[in-house]
Amino acid sequence: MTARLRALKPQHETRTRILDAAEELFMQHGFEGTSMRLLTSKAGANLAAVNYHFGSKDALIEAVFRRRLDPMNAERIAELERLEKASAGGAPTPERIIRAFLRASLAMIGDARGGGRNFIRLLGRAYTEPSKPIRSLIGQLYAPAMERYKAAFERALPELPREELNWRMHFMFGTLAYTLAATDTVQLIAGCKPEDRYDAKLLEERLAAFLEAGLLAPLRCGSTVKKAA
Amino acid sequence: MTARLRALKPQHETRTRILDAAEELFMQHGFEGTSMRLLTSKAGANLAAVNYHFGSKDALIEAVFRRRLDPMNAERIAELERLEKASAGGAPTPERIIRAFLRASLAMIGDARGGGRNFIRLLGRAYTEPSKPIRSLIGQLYAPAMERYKAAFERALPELPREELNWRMHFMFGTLAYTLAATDTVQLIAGCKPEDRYDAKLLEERLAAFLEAGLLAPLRCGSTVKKAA
DNA sequence: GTCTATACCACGATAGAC
DNA sequence: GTCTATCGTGGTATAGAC
Repeated sequence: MTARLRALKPQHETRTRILDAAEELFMQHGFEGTSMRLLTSKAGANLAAVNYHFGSKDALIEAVFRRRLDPMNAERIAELERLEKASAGGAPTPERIIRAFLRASLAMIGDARGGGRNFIRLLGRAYTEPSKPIRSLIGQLYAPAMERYKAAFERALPELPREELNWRMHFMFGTLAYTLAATDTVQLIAGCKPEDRYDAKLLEERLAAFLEAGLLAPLRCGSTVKKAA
Repeated sequence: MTARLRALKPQHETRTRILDAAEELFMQHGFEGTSMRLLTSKAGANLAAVNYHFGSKDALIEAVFRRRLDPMNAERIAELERLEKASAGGAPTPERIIRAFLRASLAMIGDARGGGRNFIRLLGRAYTEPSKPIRSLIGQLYAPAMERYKAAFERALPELPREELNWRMHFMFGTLAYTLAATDTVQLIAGCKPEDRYDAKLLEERLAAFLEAGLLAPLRCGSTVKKAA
């Protein structure tokens, strides 16, 4: 089989089976908590297959994130560009920018069968991973989309000091990450109905309202951040 | 030595040394990533000491959380009760309730030498832990304080539907947890100055402004949540 | 009671036969 | 690509020293 033909074939079957199994098990037991023996047996592959296909457990982890996160962020950027074209010259409103960013995550949360929901929760956990390589990988994969959204917010909120915007983006990102990743820690106490958690439309409304308000919160000096037209 | 005399002595030295070492190493390498061999050698104790004093690694993890979280939540409840007494009959404002809740976390963030800052970051990570026992432990330790604060918010915001309040408390909690736990993932991109991150007073202002705005965000139906007197 | 030495089995990684 | 053997290291249990 030539290299060209092989490239046209769907990714090697075992490779994808391993990725699928890894995604699920990493969510259930964490990275360190998932043994390669369990993983490969779930994927119907040999113990040594991971090492053959990915090189190491760490490289497998990276592949799991890249497979979903790269297209996800490309989508986010496309969504933002669509928005900017539509508002012809003027800057899109903060609310629209927020919603554009949320959309990709929420679409994934809705995809339970394809494993998207599982991945989103895995992703949310990755931001606070102890492993430095994993965190910087995530940061690196997010960087291009992040830059674009930061620039969009700067245009939409020219009067908000840059440093304040940095913090508020940090807060917004945290809210999103935690909301999607946290399963039951505080949820049980707060009494959220589990079935609501995956209603993407409702969640978008709730998150967008909260985040927009936080982003536009009055500054301590008394002045209020003005909404862009 | 009688049981009474022993109770008066400071906790066994090795026990505390193990707790201190565990707190630091769990933060640096995660729970699964921290080997008992490294941990005990850092604590200057024998490998078997953990098993003797705590019973297992999981039990050690629990002890690490209990040592800090129990007094922390007691402080939170005391702060809220002080606030409710001070407002004599009327409900405290949402802003004051938020600040009362934040205070304990921010005080710990300020305590770098005593290991408090380290613990807060460890705590923030625990909410998204894969291990179910750890998550439910955290939930359980938080529950009493959470109930009290939820009741306080309900009194302060009688017109906000209960379900909406649940979600907004969830969002608020997420923002706090993530802000304190995430070190550099998105931070590098967002460009926060590291030295600012531990200025407790500044952080309280920023967090309180963001969270209060989010909590009081207008509902989708158009009505705005009214601030309590 | 407090702590140590040591033995036990499971894990991740790898090399080499097939 | 797969399989097996093997190595160093992990958490845990226990017997016995102090």
